[in-house]
Amino acid sequence: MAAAAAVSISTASKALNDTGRMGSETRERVKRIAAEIGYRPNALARGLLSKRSFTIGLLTNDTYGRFTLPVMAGISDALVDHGVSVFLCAIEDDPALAQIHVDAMLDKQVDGIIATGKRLDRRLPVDLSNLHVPVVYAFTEGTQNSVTFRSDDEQGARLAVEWLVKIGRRRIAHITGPEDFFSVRERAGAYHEVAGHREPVLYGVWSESWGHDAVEQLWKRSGEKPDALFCGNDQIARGAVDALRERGVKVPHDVSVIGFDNWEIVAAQTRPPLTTVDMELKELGRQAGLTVLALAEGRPVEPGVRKLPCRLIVRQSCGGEAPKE
Amino acid sequence: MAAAAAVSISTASKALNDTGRMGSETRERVKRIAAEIGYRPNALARGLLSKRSFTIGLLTNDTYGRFTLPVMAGISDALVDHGVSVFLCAIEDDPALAQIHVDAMLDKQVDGIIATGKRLDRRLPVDLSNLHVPVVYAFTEGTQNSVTFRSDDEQGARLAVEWLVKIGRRRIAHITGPEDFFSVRERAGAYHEVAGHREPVLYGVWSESWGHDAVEQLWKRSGEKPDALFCGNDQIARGAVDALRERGVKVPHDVSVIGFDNWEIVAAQTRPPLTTVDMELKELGRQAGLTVLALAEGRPVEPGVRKLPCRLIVRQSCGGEAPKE
DNA sequence: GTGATCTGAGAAAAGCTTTTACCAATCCTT
DNA sequence: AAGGATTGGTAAAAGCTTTTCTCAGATCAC
Repeated sequence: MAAAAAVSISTASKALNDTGRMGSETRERVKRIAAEIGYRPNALARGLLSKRSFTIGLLTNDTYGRFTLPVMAGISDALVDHGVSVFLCAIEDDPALAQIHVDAMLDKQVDGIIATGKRLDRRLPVDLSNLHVPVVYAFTEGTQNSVTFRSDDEQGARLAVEWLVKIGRRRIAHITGPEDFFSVRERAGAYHEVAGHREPVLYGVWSESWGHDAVEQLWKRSGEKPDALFCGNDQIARGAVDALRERGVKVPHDVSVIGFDNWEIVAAQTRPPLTTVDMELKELGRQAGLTVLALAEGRPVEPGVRKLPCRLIVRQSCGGEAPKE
Repeated sequence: MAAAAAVSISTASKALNDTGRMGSETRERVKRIAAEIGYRPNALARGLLSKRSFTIGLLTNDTYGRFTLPVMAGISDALVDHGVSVFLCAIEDDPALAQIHVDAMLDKQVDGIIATGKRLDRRLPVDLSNLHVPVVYAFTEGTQNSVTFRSDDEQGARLAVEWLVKIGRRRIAHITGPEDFFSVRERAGAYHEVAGHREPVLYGVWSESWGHDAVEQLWKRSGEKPDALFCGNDQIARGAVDALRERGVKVPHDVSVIGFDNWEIVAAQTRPPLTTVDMELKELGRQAGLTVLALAEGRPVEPGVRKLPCRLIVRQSCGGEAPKE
């Protein structure tokens, strides 16, 4: 303890926290000695008294980390300056495991919990609605009167389709995931709104092979072929690009392809690299982190769903403009 | 506090911890009431006394989470039963950020730290060698006298090449990453040992396009073509498979291709799905977690580097046998 | 010079749990 | 039936900070 090295005990605390009254030379001396011996206060003892642990929990059921990692990065980025550390708890859609993790976090007096997932329209398999710590939902369905952050998929889809229209495409098809996904319906809705109903929406699964198959279907039909594909995610887009290449259709010359997610490992490695919609998950995480912190500090936060805008990442799969990155 | 609801205060503690002596009916009653009111002891107070926070830190510089996530899953899996929670700290090769995270974790009295990275032969940009908490290294270079867990890349490579030999391939080429990676040299060494020196090793980068280019190079040469490709990772393998398809070379009929990493998103989505080497990172994380726990509890652990065996995941890109999964 | 005001610093309490020490009241032994 | 052992339970200390209270000495006013 710094007190031993220097002079007293409660004086040390006051000196280091710039609180209480004391001679400035005493304060300086204590600070100097504390720095010399590398004294750092025990956060457990501090937390015991202040009721603040400077710790939050991130609960996720996204095994692959596709969505969780960017969100986590944003949270950490926003909170590290405030001295907050983050418990990461991966629950595999297992209610019992989830409960264990939640209990462990509560025991450790987390200041708040952020729940995140891989789907906007599904809940985590654990009830967080009556905890005595604040809970913020990010990229997963929240409860009544909670704060929820999500991407604005409708706006993102509109961004994509408007871009295709802007670069002169007219026969835009939409190949996407399972229709029971809320975000699929939202994106499809925006697609219809902007592109009209000249081309069908092909619902399937979130895989490359579906993208591949969907292109086969489209090109086997008689009549004019699409001159653009708006795909529900980057994997589908990649499968579609591959199928087009195999058919000798040039991307982006003959057909523009646009994806969704900006999953670098898929989007950037596709040939040509995919123009795609980024859901700005890191920013989403940042805002979720700041919000849970605000709630933990008792600052008022209006409940409700906050939609964060998506951003179009222009690469080479659409043509029409030089890539920005 | 449960004491208020029941009878005393220290009695409650002893009742709940099955310690001390007391009437069995008193013990039961306290337990029952504690359960009824949902009492859970404050881990901060407990930790303050016991010097155990039941908390560890995971430090990583792997932004994509390709390696960190499986390791994290293994750690969490192994430690959740012991009531241990994990702080995840993503440091972006930024020494200052790393130090902030380490300090924050030490302040919070973590019982230990696991350092992990994306490369076996690189250190994290922060010195963890003289901390007063145990440190275990997993999939990153450790310090003298530390405990380090890593994959046995040599064994993994041998597994792959031996498999190719077993299914009758003889002209096996090796397309891999940058030669300055230790694991690249190890894998190439094992490749030479098993396959001899009949085909060249092509060093490049860790991307699909390099796999694609390497196949171009190989097939443009005069003379016999390889009948098998052992690739340094799944992305290279995927690029290679794509290039072969474009050339009309049948995989696996004409050429067997084998990858490394078992990165599901790449390996399983390739057509045909890739046979590949899995580094068992989850098991690696599990062992690292148990080891740091042992050290935290003062149990002796022999320092040194532990190589964990890799496992061959058989899919369709090699032929020769029905896939196991 | 004396009472009032300040100032600097230490003492003590609180926060929650576990552990050790302790004290009554039983129980046993002979 | 009395002394010792056992039992059931409480009181208190410790772990580390922060905060509030207190107090001795110095300063100031008149």
